[in-house]
Amino acid sequence: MAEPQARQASQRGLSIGALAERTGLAVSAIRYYETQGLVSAWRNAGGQRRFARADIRRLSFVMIAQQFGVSLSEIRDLLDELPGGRTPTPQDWAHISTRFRARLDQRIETLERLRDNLDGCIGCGCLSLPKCSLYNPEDRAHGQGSGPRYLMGDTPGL
Amino acid sequence: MAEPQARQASQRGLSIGALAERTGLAVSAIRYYETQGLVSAWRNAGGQRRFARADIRRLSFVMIAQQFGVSLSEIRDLLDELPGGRTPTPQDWAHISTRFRARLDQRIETLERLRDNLDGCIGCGCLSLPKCSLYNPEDRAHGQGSGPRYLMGDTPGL
DNA sequence: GTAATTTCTAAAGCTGACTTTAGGTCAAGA
DNA sequence: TCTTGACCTAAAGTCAGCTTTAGAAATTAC
Repeated sequence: MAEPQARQASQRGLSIGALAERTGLAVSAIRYYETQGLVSAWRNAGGQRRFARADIRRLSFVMIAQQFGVSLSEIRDLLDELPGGRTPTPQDWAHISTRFRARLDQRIETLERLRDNLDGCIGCGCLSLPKCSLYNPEDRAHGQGSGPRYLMGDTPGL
Repeated sequence: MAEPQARQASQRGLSIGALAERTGLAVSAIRYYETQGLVSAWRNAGGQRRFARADIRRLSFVMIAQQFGVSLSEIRDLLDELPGGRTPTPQDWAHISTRFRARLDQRIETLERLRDNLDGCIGCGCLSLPKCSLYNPEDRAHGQGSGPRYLMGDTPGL
């Protein structure tokens, strides 16, 4: 595999390998994303997947959002706002990016608030983390059940 | 289970159930944390676990760090700085919290930088995410192999 | 035309962080 | 004392996000 020299890109669509090269994703990851509804492809005569050029950008968006800790299902929800049937315009991407930025601002704000509370705990000398404003397990102990624990980034509503 | 009224806490140590109540963690989670070396217990005559009161604070720290997306093994590394053999003092906790704050600052900084780059992409109108400074997959495509993908928070060195 | 790649599908495997299950044992209160 | 609830261990299950494997068909390169 020495320099595959521009595999049939334009009209016929991109093969999964070409898309993988362009995005830096693994082929297996792209197939997985297809099962998760993040991207879609048509098939050529031989049954192989062919992708639109616009999917490079689409998958790049997926990768960026992942860096921010957004789960694939949330990313799918974001992408669902893109128009179906036609290639997304710059305006379409601007719209989705703006919504995305809003979530991002929220997350940063949350982290800063937590950090400041942690500072308070160190500063005031109480260090009674379980009792202070940062974290009060007594409040949470009742009626919590044993549901799933959310890591930062999977927290619903964040 | 109507108000167990202060289960033998002081000298004899806390049962796993009592610790679970105080922290809001599930009993199974505490047992799991023990296998991961995040907390330890001695056994009573009947073979049941008994925990020190200080473990409430210890586990609270674990929960806080998790909210920041720190993995359990990283948390264990942090906790390993606490003195063995004696109950941690407020100073001990202050030390560890300060180290922790530094990581937190880094993460917030990283997120802000990414956000600002995203702003640039929206602002300049190019929206060519794959090409802009935010994310350049062409650079990443070569020699990447198919190693593990890091989610925000698991990134080594962050 | 033939050999070397790529791609295909389905299923199984992997990591992290736990929970659930199964089959007992221990302890506390009426 | 006896019963109910708490606790024990080991192993298997769960979810997200993928990768790996296996065996076969399509495509590309020479």
